[in-house]
Amino acid sequence: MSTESAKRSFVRLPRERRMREIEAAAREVFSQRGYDAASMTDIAKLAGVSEGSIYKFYTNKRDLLLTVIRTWYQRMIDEFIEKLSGVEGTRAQLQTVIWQHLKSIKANPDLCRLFYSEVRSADDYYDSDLYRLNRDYTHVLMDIIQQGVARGEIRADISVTLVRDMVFGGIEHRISGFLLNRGSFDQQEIADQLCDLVMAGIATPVKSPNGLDGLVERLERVADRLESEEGKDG
Amino acid sequence: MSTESAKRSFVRLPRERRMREIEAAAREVFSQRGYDAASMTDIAKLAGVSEGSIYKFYTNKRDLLLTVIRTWYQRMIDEFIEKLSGVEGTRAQLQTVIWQHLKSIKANPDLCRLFYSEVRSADDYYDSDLYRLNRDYTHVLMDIIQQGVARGEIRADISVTLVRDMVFGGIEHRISGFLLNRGSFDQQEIADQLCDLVMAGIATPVKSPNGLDGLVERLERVADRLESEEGKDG
DNA sequence: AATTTTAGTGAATCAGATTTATTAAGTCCA
DNA sequence: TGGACTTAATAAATCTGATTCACTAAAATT
Repeated sequence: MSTESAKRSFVRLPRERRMREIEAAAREVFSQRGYDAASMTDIAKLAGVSEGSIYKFYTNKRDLLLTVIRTWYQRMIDEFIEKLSGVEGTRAQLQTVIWQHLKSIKANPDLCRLFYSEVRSADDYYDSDLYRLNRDYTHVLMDIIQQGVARGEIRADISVTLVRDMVFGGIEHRISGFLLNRGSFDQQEIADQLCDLVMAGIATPVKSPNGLDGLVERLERVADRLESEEGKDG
Repeated sequence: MSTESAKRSFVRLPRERRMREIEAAAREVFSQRGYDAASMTDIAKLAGVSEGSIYKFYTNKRDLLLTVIRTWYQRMIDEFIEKLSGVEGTRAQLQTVIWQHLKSIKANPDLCRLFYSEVRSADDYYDSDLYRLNRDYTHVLMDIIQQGVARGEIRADISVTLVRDMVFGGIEHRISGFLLNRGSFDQQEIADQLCDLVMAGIATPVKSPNGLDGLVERLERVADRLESEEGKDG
């Protein structure tokens, strides 16, 4: 009644800035509620913006989700590569990859769950940039195995992609309880066990345990002599 | 205009029968479209029933999905147990489990995807009967490993649950491409490779292949004698 | 200062799940 | 054999939440 038509006014921010604010709000709401339960109204409210505004920057709810996941994933990969530099030896590298992966999951279980349930299982995943990011990520592990093969530490007949699938798939299953809010997990223990199991499966078998090689050599020498002496005798 | 108030009539079926028809329609529509894209209208239409009717039997869309998955899963487990009976030896049993699991995936990729993306990642999964079914299912593998340990075929120091996670997680990752409609996969090859890799990782190290121990002992005795005779000679 | 561009709004629209009021088919006796 | 009752079945109404749209106003440009 007081102001017949009060001219509403608002703060106008540069595109990039506003986009980041909306993304941050979306990340928060998606993390707390999950994709379906999160409403655009919630996100708009938290971002301090009207619902319509979001559509000025993001084509739809899913686009917003993908943006959130993409940012997180990119940061994760950067840290991953950084932490891996300087680590030598197949076993230590494998251990680092697993440990680092577990750490990322522990740090952002909500985003992780979103990635697993909403992004990775969608039809359009294979054509998305997130798929490509994920390939880069897992390729790091495959390179490590391949180098191990080249150095003779790893059996040449194993399938590198199978190792990749068992490591990342194994981790995912192992921590699935944690992702569904069941307490925590022992990062170090899982990393150690998993690393041991995988290495036992893929490492080149030790040729001569307990100095078998030397033993064989010695015996062959002896046998040779024995045979030649027998020849003299008979 | 013709019939002022044409009395609509309909076929009335017994509860169980109608429920199965609706379930069958739901399975079809969910499989083809996925959960979100499937509409209750679609399902009702295919079941030859009005939308409201579905709610007489199922509390909501999700309940319907869970019913579909439950039926499929139960059948899968039954077949699984049946095929496993009579298989002896840890390696053969493991191979059978993996092979059978891959077969199930290949037979119903759509339901499989629904299970992965809509059921297993939901908050209420841990309290659902489907979780319990899944536990029964994976427990079969764990029992096999445990028996292997008891027979001395499997190292006693490995974590049985870790093996479970690596096998099922590994399989899931390996066939994820197939689930997203990328061609097919070689069931036999994957089963063999995975089985080899896991067995290499968990089998008890062979103490003496080909009776090597006895051989070594005998030859050492001989060598010792020979050397001591040399001592006499020289 | 006029013009153009683009951030921003909020009400309208639309889609799809769920509810509700109502109808009619089968069933069970008196 | 025809009410009384139960419950399958319906169709329309409701409700929720994403998306669209017509419009407003702050900057930027001329």
